[in-house]
Amino acid sequence: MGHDDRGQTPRRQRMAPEMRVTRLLDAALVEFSANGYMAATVEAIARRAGLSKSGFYAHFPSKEAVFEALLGNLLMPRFRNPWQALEDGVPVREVIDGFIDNAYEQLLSPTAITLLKVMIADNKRVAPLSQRWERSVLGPYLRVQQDVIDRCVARGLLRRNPMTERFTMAISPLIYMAIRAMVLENADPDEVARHRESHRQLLYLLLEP
Amino acid sequence: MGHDDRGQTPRRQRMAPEMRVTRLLDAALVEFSANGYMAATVEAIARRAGLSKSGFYAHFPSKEAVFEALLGNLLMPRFRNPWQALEDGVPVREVIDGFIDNAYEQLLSPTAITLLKVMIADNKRVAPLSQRWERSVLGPYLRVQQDVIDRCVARGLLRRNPMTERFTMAISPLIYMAIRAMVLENADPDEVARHRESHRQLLYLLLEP
Amino acid sequence: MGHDDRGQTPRRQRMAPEMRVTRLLDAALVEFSANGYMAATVEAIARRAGLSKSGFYAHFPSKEAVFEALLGNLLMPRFRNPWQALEDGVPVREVIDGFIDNAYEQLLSPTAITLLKVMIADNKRVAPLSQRWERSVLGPYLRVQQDVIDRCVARGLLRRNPMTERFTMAISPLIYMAIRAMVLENADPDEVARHRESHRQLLYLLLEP
Amino acid sequence: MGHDDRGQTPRRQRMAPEMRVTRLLDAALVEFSANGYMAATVEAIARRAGLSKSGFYAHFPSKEAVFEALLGNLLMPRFRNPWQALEDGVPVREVIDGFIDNAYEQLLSPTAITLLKVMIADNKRVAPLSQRWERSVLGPYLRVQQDVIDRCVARGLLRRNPMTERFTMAISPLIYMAIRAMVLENADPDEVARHRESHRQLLYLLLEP
DNA sequence: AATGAATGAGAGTTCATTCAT
DNA sequence: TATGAATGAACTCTCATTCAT
Repeated sequence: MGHDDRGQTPRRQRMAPEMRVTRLLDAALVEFSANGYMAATVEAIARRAGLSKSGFYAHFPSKEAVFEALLGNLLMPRFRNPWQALEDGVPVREVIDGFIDNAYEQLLSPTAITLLKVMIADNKRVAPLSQRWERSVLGPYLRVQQDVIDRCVARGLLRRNPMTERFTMAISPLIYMAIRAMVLENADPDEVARHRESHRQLLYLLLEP
Repeated sequence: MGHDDRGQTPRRQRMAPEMRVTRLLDAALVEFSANGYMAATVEAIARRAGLSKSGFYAHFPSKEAVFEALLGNLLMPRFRNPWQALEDGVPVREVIDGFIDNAYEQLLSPTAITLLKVMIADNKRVAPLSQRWERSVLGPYLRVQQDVIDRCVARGLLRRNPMTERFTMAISPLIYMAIRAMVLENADPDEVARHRESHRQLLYLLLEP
Repeated sequence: MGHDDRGQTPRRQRMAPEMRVTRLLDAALVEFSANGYMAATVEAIARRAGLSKSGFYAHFPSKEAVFEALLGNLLMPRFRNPWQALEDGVPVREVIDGFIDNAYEQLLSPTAITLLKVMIADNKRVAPLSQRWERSVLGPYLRVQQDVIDRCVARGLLRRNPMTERFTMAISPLIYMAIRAMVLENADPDEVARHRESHRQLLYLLLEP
Repeated sequence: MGHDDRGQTPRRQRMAPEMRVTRLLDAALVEFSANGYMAATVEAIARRAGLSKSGFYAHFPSKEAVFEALLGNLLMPRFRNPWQALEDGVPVREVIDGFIDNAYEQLLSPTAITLLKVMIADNKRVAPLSQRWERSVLGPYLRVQQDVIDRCVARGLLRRNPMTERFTMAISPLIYMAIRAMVLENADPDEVARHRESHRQLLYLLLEP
């Protein structure tokens, strides 16, 4: 009967599959991070990606599946290891500055905060993934970093003290801020900046030989 | 036929209301912390407290209500401020030891971990409560602590450095461990112990005048 | 341990059983009429009668049971048949006046309205009872009344016309008001009074020989 | 094993939305009228409309919503005002006949009976709607009707008497029957027919000049 | 006779998922 | 590929009813 097209309904939008998947993953990140896995609905994710609920199922077989895809993506980032530069003769202060700036930017980014939040909130579900991630990504990374630090200490490029002995200590003030951000949501940027400066100063104090 | 009756279901266990409420709160803590508010079911909470689903509603008017009761309870803890002892002449090492021991025990306790988890996972829901908590409990506590530290520094009882200047830095390694515990669930106790020792040493190094 | 008696809880009120039953029936009438059988709760009925929910069950075996007891009570009223007086020589106007006054008072009373409401609303449940009631109370009553009227017509005490031929017509304006009251709840009393006068005049007109 | 498959459950009957909504409204009318709002279940309504419980929610957001939609529909009928014809010279008897036939057919129709029942049974819920309906539909209609009657009386087309003075009296015998139908459910059609004839005769008697 | 704690059977509603188009 | 209608399972919450005291 030729119903006419003065469409108030947004016409079926065709789109390249990868594009769609990307949009769905983005949408999923937003929805999951808002209130965790359970509270996020397929409908909301789909709508946010400009799709109908059933459109979602054309790209992912289940809610669980987006979740895993999402985490798989997020947990695969390249960490940089700025301390290596020390061995190339870059002065300590400079390396510390680079480290602080990069780390705060990375870890306090919405994406990272969200990721952490999801890993904590939906622990049970994430557990296997995060175990794997810890074993194959974070753990090795930290070990490599510790090795570099140890070598630098041996060479007299860094001071020997409890912090260089167990270098994860060096990041912990940042973690503290991340938690604050997660729990309090609207962190005061000035507070963050001051904290960061203190952190930097502390590293100067403890690392410079 | 003839399965034995050694009552596996002791039907209708009556109980004093306070007792039940306590058990319900305990159960709720467990269930909420496992996967957050959404994933916890009233049925599960009730069963864990030895009650039927509807029995639950004899003690709390809604799921939301237990949640709030629970958080209200948990967020009302007495913090100790061990640094005050410094002004009474207790030696720094001793105070640090007390601080480290107490703090690790408190913050890595299942209850605290669970609380933090819930605050992160159910942020949206907890937000008002945790704002209030931050403003009226944690914030003041931290300020008082900083004041004490400042006085000690002024009197030469502690060293002046970025850590004493911004004393939250001093706890951050612990927070780091807490997060690890939340994300990785089954933390290696040895790892924790070693971390704690390094933390202690770091405080010795940075605080002793 | 002798918990003290500064009782804020209303102490267990003992009461003569019939008294209790009466109060429960009254309470039930109120609750049922508010929103029908389904919406009335045993708790509400009991509370209104100054009893706990379980106290209710000491007097009635079930919700259904109060309902039936209630209807049984209400459906057993003595109707008066004022027309009989005509045969004793009381003048028509006087009888009409008595009829109108009595009927309006009775049928527009809260109890009667409520009863009708319940009979309509909970039809399915009431059906058997109201069938019985119709067969053994209302029907015979109306037949007797019609007989009296017929005799009066034969004797020239009343006019012969469609209304005396089928005397239920004579009450129908009242029924109309009852319905209005049920549907509109807050009927304007003046409106009722005017309607009643018209009704009276109509009877004068149609009945006086 | 081997139960035959002559599909007694034609799973997943798809249907045009309007069609479904219509069927749902019909089903809702039946269910609500059987025992009122409270006793009607969404499941029953849905099943009667050939749908699963959750299918219902694809078309109405809540039980309340069907109820309102239903009433909105039912309360919007076109009343005819047959008396107007008198002014055009149609003879009184003819108009009365038309009125009686039409009114009995309309008001004693299952739909109307049901509607009235619901309005009485679920008074609380319907109140706002029926107030509005009374104010904007029924009230004006009755006023217009009374005006027409008054004009006819003035012109000598109808007699002046308590019935023409307050014309709602003229419908009340019908209301009486409606109530009977509601309370007694299975009315005897002969009884209705006889009542209707008496009603007609009464109008002849009282209206013809 | 009376209570409050406890229960089971639903009710309304939501949601991940499937199917027909 | 995309949709909207449809479904079943689960969830929160209510309520008539029972039981221990």
